[in-house]
Amino acid sequence: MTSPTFKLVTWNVNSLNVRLPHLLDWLNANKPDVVCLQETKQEDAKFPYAALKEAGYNAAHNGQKTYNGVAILSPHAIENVQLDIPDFADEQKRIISADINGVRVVCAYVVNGQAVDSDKYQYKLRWLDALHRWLADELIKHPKLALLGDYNIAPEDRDCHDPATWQGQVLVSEPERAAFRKLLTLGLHDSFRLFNQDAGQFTWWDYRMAAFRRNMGLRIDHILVSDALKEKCLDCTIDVAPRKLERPSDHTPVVLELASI
DNA sequence: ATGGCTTATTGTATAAGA
Repeated sequence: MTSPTFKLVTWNVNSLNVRLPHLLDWLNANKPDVVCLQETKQEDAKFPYAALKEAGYNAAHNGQKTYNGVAILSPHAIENVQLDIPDFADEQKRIISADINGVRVVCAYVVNGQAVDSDKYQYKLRWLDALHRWLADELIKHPKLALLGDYNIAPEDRDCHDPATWQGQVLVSEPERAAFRKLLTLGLHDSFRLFNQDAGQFTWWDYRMAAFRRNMGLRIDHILVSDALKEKCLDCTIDVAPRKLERPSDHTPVVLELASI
């Protein structure tokens, strides 16, 4: 008999409308306690609350038409839901937070940035700065905090299949990596790297060029945990199984297992 | 060859993703 654990997941589903069957199958097979979704790409009115409830999951969603959209799912009570980053004017729906079993769960879809010479890249850096400033306060209020999401940053060269080709490009550029490291200085920890030091461990693969089959990917989806949660971490793994299905998301789930909290 | 594939859009080509 194993002791009960608390399982948190992040998954960019790249359209929840298309990926709902994969999500429901995955929930049934894995029974996670918290799931953070990114790129739901739908308005709240179209969010599949009923199908998720039937599968045993409560949900809170911060969505919009066509782009972005984030959600938190749990079989437990989802309390004190907050949308967006307070005091940061942003039309794009990229943040939702809630308390679940005493853990402050922050679900984030970080700006992609498109290209380092673009306005979208400047927006990405501003957005990451706003996230950092807000989380500094949140960590004081909520010592047990986890920041799960699609960061759109590969933190180190070992998180990139071809660092030479990617050098200086969006998703790996030094200012983005500096913004990631600045989050860590708040007392957050990259839970995957608590357990695995290997290169070639990826969470996203381009749909083109048979990139998944050739493992040409990036590790850009992360679960950061506060000091108080770090000591509870039992394992963090990337589940590549959903990426092998027909019509998959280009991202695959990252799973953090905590000792019972 | 700066492409390839996938998703959404009051579509039939374009924008965006990463």
